[in-house]
Amino acid sequence: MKLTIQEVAEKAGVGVGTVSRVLNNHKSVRPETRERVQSAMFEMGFVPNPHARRVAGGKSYTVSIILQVIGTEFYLRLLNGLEKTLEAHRYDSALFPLIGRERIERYLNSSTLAYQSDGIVMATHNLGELYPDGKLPTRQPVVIVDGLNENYDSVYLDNRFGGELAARALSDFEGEIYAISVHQDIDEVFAKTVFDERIEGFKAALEEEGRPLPESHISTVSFNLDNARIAAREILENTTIPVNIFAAADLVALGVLEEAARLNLEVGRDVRVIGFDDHPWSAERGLTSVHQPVEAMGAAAAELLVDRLSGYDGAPRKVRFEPRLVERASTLHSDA
Amino acid sequence: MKLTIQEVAEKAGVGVGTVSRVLNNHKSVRPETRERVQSAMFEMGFVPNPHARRVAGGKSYTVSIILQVIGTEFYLRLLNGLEKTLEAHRYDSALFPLIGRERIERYLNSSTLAYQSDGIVMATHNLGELYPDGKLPTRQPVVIVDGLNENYDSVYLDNRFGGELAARALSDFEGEIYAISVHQDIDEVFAKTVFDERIEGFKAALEEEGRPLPESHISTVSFNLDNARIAAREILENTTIPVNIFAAADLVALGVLEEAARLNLEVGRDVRVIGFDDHPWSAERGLTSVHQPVEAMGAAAAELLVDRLSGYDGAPRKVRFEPRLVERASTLHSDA
DNA sequence: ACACAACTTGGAAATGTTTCCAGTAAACTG
DNA sequence: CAGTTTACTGGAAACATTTCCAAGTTGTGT
Repeated sequence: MKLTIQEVAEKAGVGVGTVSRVLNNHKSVRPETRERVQSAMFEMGFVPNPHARRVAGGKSYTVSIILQVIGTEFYLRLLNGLEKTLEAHRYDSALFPLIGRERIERYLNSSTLAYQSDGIVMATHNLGELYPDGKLPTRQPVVIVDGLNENYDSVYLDNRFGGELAARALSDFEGEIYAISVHQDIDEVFAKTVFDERIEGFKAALEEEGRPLPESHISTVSFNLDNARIAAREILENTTIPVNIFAAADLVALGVLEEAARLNLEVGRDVRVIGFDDHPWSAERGLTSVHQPVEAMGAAAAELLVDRLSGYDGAPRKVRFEPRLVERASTLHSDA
Repeated sequence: MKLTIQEVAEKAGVGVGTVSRVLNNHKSVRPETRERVQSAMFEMGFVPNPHARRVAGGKSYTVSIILQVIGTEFYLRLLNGLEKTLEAHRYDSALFPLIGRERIERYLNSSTLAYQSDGIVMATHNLGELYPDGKLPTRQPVVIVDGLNENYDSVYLDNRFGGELAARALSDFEGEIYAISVHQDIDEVFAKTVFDERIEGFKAALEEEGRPLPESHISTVSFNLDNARIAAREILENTTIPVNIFAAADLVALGVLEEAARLNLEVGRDVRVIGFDDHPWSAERGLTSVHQPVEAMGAAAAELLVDRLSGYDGAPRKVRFEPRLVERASTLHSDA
C-alpha cells in the first residue's frame, strides 16, 4: 500500500535519483524521461512521503498559514488564493487559527508543527503589538498578507485609497452622508484595523471635497448582519431622505439594503450605498462596492513565500494592491 | 543549532538507542539512566525531529483536530482540554477548521498534512451527512468529540438530559415558560444540532411535568449576543411577568440578562433564566446554567485517541458525560 | 559457586527521501 | 575525427530517528 520512490523507479525503468529529480522539478531530466516517470507515478498513485522529504532535504514542502479570524468570506477567499497557489508549487499548507491570545506563542514554540514548516504566511496581523521588534521569533521566511510590516515581504490593499474612492463617488449626491465602520472585537492584537483605514480615507476625501463628515455620522458595528441592520435602521429612520451611506464592509452594506427594503425605500434613489469588498454576491444584489482582489492577494503572498523558499534573499518587498470602485444600482445617478 | 539524538547520547554518555528509548517512554531503561538522559536533553534544549520520527517509526506524534466552528468559547475550551492532554502524551496537534464545504475532502486527500498525522479528532460533526457509511475515508484512528458515531470512539454530552434538567427546574415556578434555541447557520452538515437536542429534552420533560411548551414559545436565534437580545426583548415585552426562560446556550442567556436589566426587571423574581454551558463567566453573572465539563470532554477524547494510537484495537467506545444543573441567582426561589 | 532468567544497553539496520559524485552518451569544437 | 563540453542518469551517502539483535549485567534459586 505504501509506495516508495524505489518502486516508481523500478516501474519507470530509471534510478531513484531520477524520480527524485522529477519530483523536485529539476531541469536536468530529459522531457521524455520525465514523462515516463510521471505516468508511472500517476498509474501507481504514488504520493511522496513529506516526512522523508523533510528529513532528507531539509524542506517539508509545508507552510503554515496563521490567521487572525476565520470563517468570514474574506478569509475564506484569501485562503483559497493562498492554497491554490501554494498547491501549484507543490506546497502543502496547515492552518493555524489565532484563537486565544497565547496561541501564537505555542505555534512558534520550537517543538510544534508550525515551526516545522518551511515558511509562514501571516494574515492581517500586526506583529508590532505582540513582539516589540515587529518580528516573529523564528528564522523561517515570513510573509504578511492583508497587512504591512517593515521586516517581511508584505501584500496589502490600500484601504485608505478605497475609502477615498467611496467618498468621491458619494460626494456628488445630494443628501446627508453617513459611514458605518466595523469594530473587530474578536481580538485586539491589531494596531489599526483595515476598517479604520477605510473610514479614514473616506473622511479625508470628503473633507477635500468640501463635505466634511461629522463624527456623529459615523457609527460602528460588530461584524455581523444583525448588528448591521440595527445600525442601518438607526440611520434610515432618523435622517431625511435621500441619504448616502458608506459601509466599511459588504456585509454591513447588505444590512443597509435589507433595512431599506423593509422601510420601502428605493435603493439608488432614496438610499445610496457603497460597500467594501465586492464579494461575489454584491453583483447580484446590485451593490456598488469597493473591489479588492482577495484571491489575487492571497496568490501574490504565496508567490512571495515560494520565492523565498526557493532561495531568494533580498530585502523585504511590498506588493500594493489598489482597490477600484465597481458602480452598480445602489448608486445609480438619479438623472440617469 | 540543530541538535540530534547523537549529541544527546554523547553528552549523557549513553548510546543513541537509549536516548530513543527515553524519548519513547520505554520501560526498559534504568530510572537513573533515564534521569541522566532527560537532564542532558533539557540542558541542551533538545527537541526531537518529528519528521525523522515519522520516517523511522511510522508515527509522527501529530494528531489532526478537525473542527466545525471555531472561535466560540465552547470550542476554545474543548481545544484546550484536547491539546493539554495530547501534549501530556507527547502528541502535537494541528487544527483543521472546516470552513467551506469541500475542505474536509482536501484535508483527507492522501497527500495532505491531516492525512499524515497519526490520528484524527473530529468535533461536533455528523459524518453520516457527508459520507453515507458514516466513516471518514481514512484508515487512521478517529475519535468523535461532542458527537456520537457508531463507527468510532465517541465522547458526548447528554444534551437531551441537560434540557430535561432545565425543564424540571423551571416547571416549579409560576409564570409562562419560554425557550430560545440556537440556529447554527455556519454550515448545515449537522444532522441535528446539540441545541435541538437540548430543546427537545426540555419540551419532553415539561410535557411530563404537565406544562407542555407551545411551539409559539420557542424562538430561534443565530449564535451572537445581539441576536439573543432581540429575541429576549421580544419575549420580555410581550408576556406577563413573571416569566421563565430556558436559553440553549449561555451566550443567549446573557442576552436575556442584559435585556432584563434594560427593562428594569429583576432577574430571579420577574425573570428566571437558565442557560446552558456554564461557562466560567456564568458564575459571576449569577446565571443558573446547565453545566457541561467541556475541558474534561476534550481530555477524554484525547485519551481515547492516544489509547488507539498505542495499539488498542477494540470496538468503538462511547463516553457519556452527564450535565448537571448549577443553580444561581437567576432562578432563586421567590420564597427564599 | 553455577546455571539460567530478567534487565539494561550499545549499535547496526531500516525508514523514504534528497543530493552529490561519477560515469556514459550525445553534441559541439577545431 | 579526436578532444571537449554538455546533458542526463544511476546509485551511494546522508538525513534524524526507531527498532531489533546481540551482548553485558544483575539477580535468583540451588
